[in-house]
Amino acid sequence: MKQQDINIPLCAKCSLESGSIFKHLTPDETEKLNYEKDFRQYKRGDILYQEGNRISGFYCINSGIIKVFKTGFDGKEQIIRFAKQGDIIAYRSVLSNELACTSAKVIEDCQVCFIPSEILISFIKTNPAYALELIKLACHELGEANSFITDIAQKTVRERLAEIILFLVNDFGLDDQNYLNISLTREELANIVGTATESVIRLLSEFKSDKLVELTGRKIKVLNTKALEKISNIYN
Amino acid sequence: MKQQDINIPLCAKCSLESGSIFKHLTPDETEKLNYEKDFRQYKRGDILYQEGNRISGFYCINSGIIKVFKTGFDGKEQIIRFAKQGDIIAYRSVLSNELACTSAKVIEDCQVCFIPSEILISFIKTNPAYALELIKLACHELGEANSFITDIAQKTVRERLAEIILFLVNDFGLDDQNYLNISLTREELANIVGTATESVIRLLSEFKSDKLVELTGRKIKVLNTKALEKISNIYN
DNA sequence: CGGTACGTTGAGTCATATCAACCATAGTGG
DNA sequence: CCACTATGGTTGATATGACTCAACGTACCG
Repeated sequence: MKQQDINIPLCAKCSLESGSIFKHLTPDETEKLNYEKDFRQYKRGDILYQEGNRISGFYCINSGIIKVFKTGFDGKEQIIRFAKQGDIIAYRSVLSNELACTSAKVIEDCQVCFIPSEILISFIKTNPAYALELIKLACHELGEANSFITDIAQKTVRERLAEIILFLVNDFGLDDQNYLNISLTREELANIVGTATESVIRLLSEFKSDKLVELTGRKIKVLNTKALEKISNIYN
Repeated sequence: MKQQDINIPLCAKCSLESGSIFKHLTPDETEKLNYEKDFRQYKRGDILYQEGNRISGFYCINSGIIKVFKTGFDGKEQIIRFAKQGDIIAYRSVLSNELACTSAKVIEDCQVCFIPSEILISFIKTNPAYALELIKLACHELGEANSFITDIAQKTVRERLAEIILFLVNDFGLDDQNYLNISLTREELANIVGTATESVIRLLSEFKSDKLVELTGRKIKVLNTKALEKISNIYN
């Protein structure tokens, strides 16, 4: 058994807690997963994998937050998504059998399990329910990507910033004082919205003047969700 | 037999010709597909399906060109992709079991086969190789979407227009006189690039002055691919 | 013949990027 | 302990890419 360390999460437990994509695995498969996986810990700033590399497996996030981003031709990051507990990353490259089209960097210290590609592929071949689950995941993400494309192409920076704040509220939630449960640098915010750092700063302080948010360093306190919704034009 | 009309394409033949995603189906499955499919013809401007609707199957394109787009909150279209011979559309909604996140409209008269969702799902359950093929397709498209997001977020309209022209060359090819094998209105071009129609017109005529293209109505003759590549900053 | 859709051009405006200076903070090394 | 440096945040001034609005031309169609 590889499972001496009490800190290493059990796949069975893990996949029950978060309604994960592993929920359709058989007990045997879950056991195999648990045996083959490689538990790893990373600190803020660490890089899990980098764009352009061939990837030998994917990562299942147990705790912490990771940003997944592409690097534009002038070196500017475009954040594609965040991954947190229960999410998997790098599966796209593994499944399409392509080089990584993104890089992944730790935003909040995290614990992840690395799972070799072969396992994933073998489960797909033996467990149709699981295959379907993966397909659903990819197709769902594809739908989100399409929305994002439309937003970036058509909305103003102001609208997008408001929208992104709401997305973050939705994904990471607010604490008991309405502070966003994720803290990002202004530059990172800019790299989600697709704008310049200075623009984010200016717009955030506008939002602050308008009593939509409060700002304490990197912490964002959300005061008026309705108004943000209105600004962001979410009709979808 | 449903296969009286000589014009209706046989799935077996069709899937051999274009290296389609059906290539991993067994002869039995192909036969079933052929039996269950519904052959349809559409003319320019026809709508195959619309955003927000529940979809009962997907479409396999036999001939013609279809644009797949999202409608922004102010009614402006954002073209997500084009589908031509061998491509399938609407599979995303079917597989993720979500409402359609896009609409599909005919650009060039087309012949398509409509295939009920159940068939697709049943093949996934019985044919792992086919499931894997579908996953690959979705994941590949996801990678393209990620690139597109980064482009729209970071590149100028000029760069994107040049890039889109090259994409179209790549997808649809040039005829013997170097004319692009797809003709789009200026508005449609704008709706791919994510800009205003007038901007496309101005930039196109700039490209024309710079001897990169020639314009004859909607037909675009590509004169200098290298220069377009340089403008578009394709390092990926 | 008028109507509708598309294409083109010009002029003015505005949102956003860019450039530059400056401050705050924290970590580092002598 | 302090100077040093790096990183991130903020603000102002300025430039400009791109959008909008408006007018007009063109072509096709019933």
